[in-house]
Amino acid sequence: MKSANNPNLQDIATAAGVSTATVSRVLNSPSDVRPALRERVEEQIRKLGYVRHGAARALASSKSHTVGAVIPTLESAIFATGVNAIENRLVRDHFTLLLAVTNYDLDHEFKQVQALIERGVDGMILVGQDHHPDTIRLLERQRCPFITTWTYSASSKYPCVGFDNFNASRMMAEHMLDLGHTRFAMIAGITAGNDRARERIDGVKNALQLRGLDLAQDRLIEKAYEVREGRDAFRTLMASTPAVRPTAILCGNDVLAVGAILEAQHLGLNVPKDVSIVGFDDLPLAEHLAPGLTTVHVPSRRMGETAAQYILDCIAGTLGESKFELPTKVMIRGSSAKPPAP
Amino acid sequence: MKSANNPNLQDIATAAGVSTATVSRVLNSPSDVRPALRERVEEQIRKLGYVRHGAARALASSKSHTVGAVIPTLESAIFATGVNAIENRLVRDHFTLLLAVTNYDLDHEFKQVQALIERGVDGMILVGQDHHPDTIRLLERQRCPFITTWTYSASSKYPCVGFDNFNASRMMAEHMLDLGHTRFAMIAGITAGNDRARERIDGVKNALQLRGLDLAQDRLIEKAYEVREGRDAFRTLMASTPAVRPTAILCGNDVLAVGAILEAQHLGLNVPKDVSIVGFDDLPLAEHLAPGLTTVHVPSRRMGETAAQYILDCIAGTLGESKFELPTKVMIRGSSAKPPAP
DNA sequence: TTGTATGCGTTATCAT
DNA sequence: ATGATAACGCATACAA
Repeated sequence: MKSANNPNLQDIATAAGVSTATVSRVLNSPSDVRPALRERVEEQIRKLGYVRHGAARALASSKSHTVGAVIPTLESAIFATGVNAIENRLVRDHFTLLLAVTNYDLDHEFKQVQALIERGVDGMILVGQDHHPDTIRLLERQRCPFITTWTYSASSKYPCVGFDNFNASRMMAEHMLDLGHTRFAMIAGITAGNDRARERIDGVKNALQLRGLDLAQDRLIEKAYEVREGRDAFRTLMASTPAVRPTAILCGNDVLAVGAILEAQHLGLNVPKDVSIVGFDDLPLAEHLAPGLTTVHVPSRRMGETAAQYILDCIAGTLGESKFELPTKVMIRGSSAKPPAP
Repeated sequence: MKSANNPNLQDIATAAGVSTATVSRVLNSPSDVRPALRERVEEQIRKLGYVRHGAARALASSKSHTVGAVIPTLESAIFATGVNAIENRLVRDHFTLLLAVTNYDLDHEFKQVQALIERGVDGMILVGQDHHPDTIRLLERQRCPFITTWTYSASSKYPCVGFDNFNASRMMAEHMLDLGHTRFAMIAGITAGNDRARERIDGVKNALQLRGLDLAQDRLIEKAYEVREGRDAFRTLMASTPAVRPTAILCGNDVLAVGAILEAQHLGLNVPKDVSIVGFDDLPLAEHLAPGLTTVHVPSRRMGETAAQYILDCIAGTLGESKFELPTKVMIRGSSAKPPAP
């Protein structure tokens, strides 16, 4: 049973004629051991094909060299990009990523966070500020460093890296108001358990209110993150007579916006002549569409990098800032223009 | 130092007036312990906020309840979807996913696999059949169950779930040949460290050869997985006079194909009247484009599910098949048609 | 610089 | 059904 298994520290120690402590040192602080010995040990490590036993290391040192990320879904390109960035940053420091998905369910998020904590992650990255109270309680009780992403507010109680969804969305709406639009509609993402989607809606409503306009109930449609859904919503919104239907369609994300643009094409409507359509996220595709999609650029990659960096800093004990506001920008492209003359 | 920390089995045992063994049992095989006792223990578990210590569990049981996935990148929607499916399947069995990214570098892949093994994963999911020999050697030496995805071949030496890229690509090319095309070009994905991209090229070449055609050197362009790259390649291919330029553009993936279609639009070319464009992957976007993108449907989700299921079966010791060929299908849509009359 | 010895929190074996 | 206890493989405080 033992001989069949993989070598452990003891085996290496014996083979090299040293103590386990020495082997441990050449593995973890090589400079502490005399070159001659070190080489002898390293040779045995190679020869016997030794691989570290993470569980034992974690148990003895209470460090797993592992970070958890809990995101709504990977089906969303922005989260996929963010996670990719997190992984790339972590691997540079020889940390490994544990990934869990919530499907926008805050109860499930709690379970996932608990599962990752049980796996011993040294830190955790979450999305948004909307969480089950137990989630935060658990994290704090376990003294597990964590940071929230994709949202930023100066008054946040937790470390966070992101941007102000409300404000960015408001600016997008203002851009459309400045172009002269007065009849607005919004195709928003699903708001349940999603503070980003909610804030984007609120931003639009706020901008309209300040100009004495509002978003009628039937001009706000919540749709799942799919091109098909964007198309359906757009068709619904365009069903009324040209004299009263919206001239500006604000979408909660680019996938819905792409759906809207494509449906416009299918309906024979000209964008932006007949109707302006804008999105949010700035997917790689956005700039290449014809017309180009006016949207809000979201720094997914930098958010991932920054979040990972912050957690690594926490773990290393080199703590600095704990709130990072990243810049967003309204990318003005061909899909938005002045409303058609009445 | 101890009091500040979280409770462990011993603490629960003491509080409930039982032994650690009993607590362990109510956690792992509740039916083995009398209901009265069980409840007393469970109450303390709740009250003290006990959370299991994964490292200690893994050390004692040599099971981490963890599976690793090593993929080229998450920036590719198909891999993101696949990983999402893997996670969804794993979580149902209370397994956690360790995710590592290779950036299409087989040396880096080896390091990532080693890192995951050191973290004690109970199984591993890889992409493609192209691997550093050490990668496979390590996996086998550690008796770590693994499966390769995204490719299938009956003669594969390893467990695999996927489809025959060569064949699917060949069928796509044959469809275009059947439509009457004779002047072909291909915008392929980068082939370095990517057997899928290579097989897709070979499939096209093979189909052409069988009809006495070939793919001239300057009609095969390798491009990175980006819309921009697809656009550039398409422009290059269309640079010759209409009389000799290709009438059928075969793309190694949908992202490149979307780039090609959009560039055609920008150039004022009609797809498919002036030129046919086809892709590979069947991204959600493909069917919604105007014209719809003719492409090969790839079952990313089912691949992820199947791979995860296979690994879970290995771990549970309930072994069945180890090779899974999944169906692909040529999705014929508006972007492909007969070549223009000469 | 190197070795010795202890403990990390579980699981699992063996008694009872 | 329950308890006592020996591993599990390593890091680390301490001794030399």
